[in-house]
Amino acid sequence: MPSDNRDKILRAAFDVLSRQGYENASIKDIAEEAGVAQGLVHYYFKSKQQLVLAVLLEVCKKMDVYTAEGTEGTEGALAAFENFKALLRAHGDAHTLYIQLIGVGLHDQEIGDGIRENIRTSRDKVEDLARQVLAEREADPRPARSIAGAVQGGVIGIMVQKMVDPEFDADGAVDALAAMSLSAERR
Amino acid sequence: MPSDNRDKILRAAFDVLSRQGYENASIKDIAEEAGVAQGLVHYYFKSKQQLVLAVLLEVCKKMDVYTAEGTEGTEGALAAFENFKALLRAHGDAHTLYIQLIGVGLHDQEIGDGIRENIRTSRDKVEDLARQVLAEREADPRPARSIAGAVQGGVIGIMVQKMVDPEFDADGAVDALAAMSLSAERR
Amino acid sequence: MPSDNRDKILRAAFDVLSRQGYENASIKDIAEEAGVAQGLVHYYFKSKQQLVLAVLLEVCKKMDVYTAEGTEGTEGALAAFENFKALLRAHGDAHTLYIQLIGVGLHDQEIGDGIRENIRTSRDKVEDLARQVLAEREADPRPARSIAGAVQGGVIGIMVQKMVDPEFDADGAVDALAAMSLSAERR
Amino acid sequence: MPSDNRDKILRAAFDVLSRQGYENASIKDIAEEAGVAQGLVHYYFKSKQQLVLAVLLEVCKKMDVYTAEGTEGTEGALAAFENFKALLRAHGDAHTLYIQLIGVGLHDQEIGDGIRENIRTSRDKVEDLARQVLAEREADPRPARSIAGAVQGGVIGIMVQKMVDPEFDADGAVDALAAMSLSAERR
DNA sequence: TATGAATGAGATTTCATTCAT
DNA sequence: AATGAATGAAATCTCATTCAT
Repeated sequence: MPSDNRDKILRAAFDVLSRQGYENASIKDIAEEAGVAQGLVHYYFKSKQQLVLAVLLEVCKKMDVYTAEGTEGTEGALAAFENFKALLRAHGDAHTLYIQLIGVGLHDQEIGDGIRENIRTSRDKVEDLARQVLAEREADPRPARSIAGAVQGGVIGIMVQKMVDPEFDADGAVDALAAMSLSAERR
Repeated sequence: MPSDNRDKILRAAFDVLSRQGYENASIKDIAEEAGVAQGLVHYYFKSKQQLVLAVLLEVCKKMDVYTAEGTEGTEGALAAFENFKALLRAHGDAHTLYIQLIGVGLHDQEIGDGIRENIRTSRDKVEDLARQVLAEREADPRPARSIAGAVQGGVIGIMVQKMVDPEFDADGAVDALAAMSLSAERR
Repeated sequence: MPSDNRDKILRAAFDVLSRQGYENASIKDIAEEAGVAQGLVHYYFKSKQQLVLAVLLEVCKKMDVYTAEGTEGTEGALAAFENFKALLRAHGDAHTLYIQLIGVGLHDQEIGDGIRENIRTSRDKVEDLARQVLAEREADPRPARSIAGAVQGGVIGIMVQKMVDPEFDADGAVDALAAMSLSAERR
Repeated sequence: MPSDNRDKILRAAFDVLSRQGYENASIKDIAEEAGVAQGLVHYYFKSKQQLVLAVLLEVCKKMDVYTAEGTEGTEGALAAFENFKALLRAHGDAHTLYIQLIGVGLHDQEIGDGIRENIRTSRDKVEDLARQVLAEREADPRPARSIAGAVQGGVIGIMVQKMVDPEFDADGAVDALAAMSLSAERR
């Protein structure tokens, strides 16, 4: 294995960052969690920023919802909403970190770039689905883009509410979002 | 005049926090921006946390959308969506800070409490509107709560997308959210 | 009453100093305990040092053991030892502070002067008693000074042990000191 | 060589603490005295308290009097008293610091623990000697504990007087303490 | 690759003291 | 006499980063 320790550091960084939060997570903490010397972290990652960036990529991978392959249109959309509900139950730590990094990215160019690209990519996938649904219904395809903005917003916002407030009924909100987004397109 | 400087500090804290971001904003920066001695900041605010908390309260005030008095039901909902679009154009700095503080609040009890309460209060107002709309249409009022979760999610998520990505068409997304939320209730 | 507040401050200073310790006691704490404005402390006492000095004088007054008037010689000595036992039971707070100030006085000229004078005065009184006891017994009066040094040492050291270690049997130690000091002089 | 600098810091801390006093000795001063960066002090010692604690242990080692091996009973006691006189002449700086730390320990749990343990250990050794002396003389061994309290008190108190007052005749006081403690046991 | 000692800058916080009122 | 706002220096501690080995 060429970089056993690199992975250990990456995993440890994810754990420490999501557990302690971005501004309370030090390189020292991460190195300790990984069981390696502090210096090694900077050997694999030029700076803390680069490390966080690498973690962000991992997090984004864990959060892809729209890859229910083999499904399309309304069916695909419903599958995606189901995926999202499952995700919310499973990857609380990843979401916690993701939301933090959104905040950090607002003042950190590189992290901001990463977040922006991830959100755009997701939104594009939503737009595709919307377009398929509209096509199914032979409706005007032009609102697809705006609808994608609203639905992607709902997804992000539901995630936020769930992380901020453990009592929030995320499943109900996702179902409502599904219902309203699929009914809206029926014109 | 009582607490002239207290206000100056509060305003400076808002400016510096939204401009530089939570973890790059030092008490020193804030004191300089306010034009007072560093010690004075701690004279008025026991800790950085307390100062940020006070700023958060101000930010939350600036962000209330649902007080279009005199309007109710569908009309009220539409007014609220219009308010939100106006808000997005006007208070970018407040939103930037708000989103950051959501992230911070995930690992800071007190800030987390503030954010949570704000989100809950907003969502309750959305729920009221939803209930009014459903009543207008003589529809089942039970989904109001879930709808509120989805719509409030949309609001937050659209704000996030707008802050993360200046090119994002927030107005379009809000309109789509309005359309789908108001159509969804027509059963 | 010409200086009601001055006394309040003095008492508050004693309370805060003995409760929190010299280096954790701030002027602010003292002013709050006294219920006056911070500035007033410096109106009555030029500096923190001067305030502590004034407190030290009060403490020293509370700690005088050798004024069992009307008694002399062996009888007076025994009375003084009894007084000391009573003192140890009653004025724990004063002793706590006194011991701290001994330490502080090692690097603070003025407080050091105060402590030194207090210890010398006490030792002189012990020496007088020792001289009386030796005279009673028609013994050589020359060791009186050295005996005073040893007995005064015992007194201080027993106080220290008692304050440091609540389980220390101070009464037993005082009795032993009394016995050995009074037997030593019988030659 | 391992922890070369750790020792330098420890020595520097002792020097600065005993020279300037606990509350005037800053980490910065200590680092400068040691010729290392300020951060290194916290690298080796988690906090100022921990550093002082480590210094205290060193000081306590320097102050052990009762290890005149090979001697016992009256002879051992006399040897210990002689040791103490020598110590008073040699290690003024250690005693200065020790007395300060007694004061500090009254409001600092950990330092207090260190001081308390040291005093108890010393007193136990005195008690052993006292018991030996009483056994030699076939006297009642029960007062040994109280005698130890008084003698240990004398030792501490003489040290205090010596540090507070350079003119104090410590040798005379020790001799008197020796005389009275050894005569007291003859019943 | 890997270690961990070392650095130096900077952050928060505390505090005695001063001063205008 | 009394207030409490204001100052500025200093203290402790944290941390990303570097570097010799």
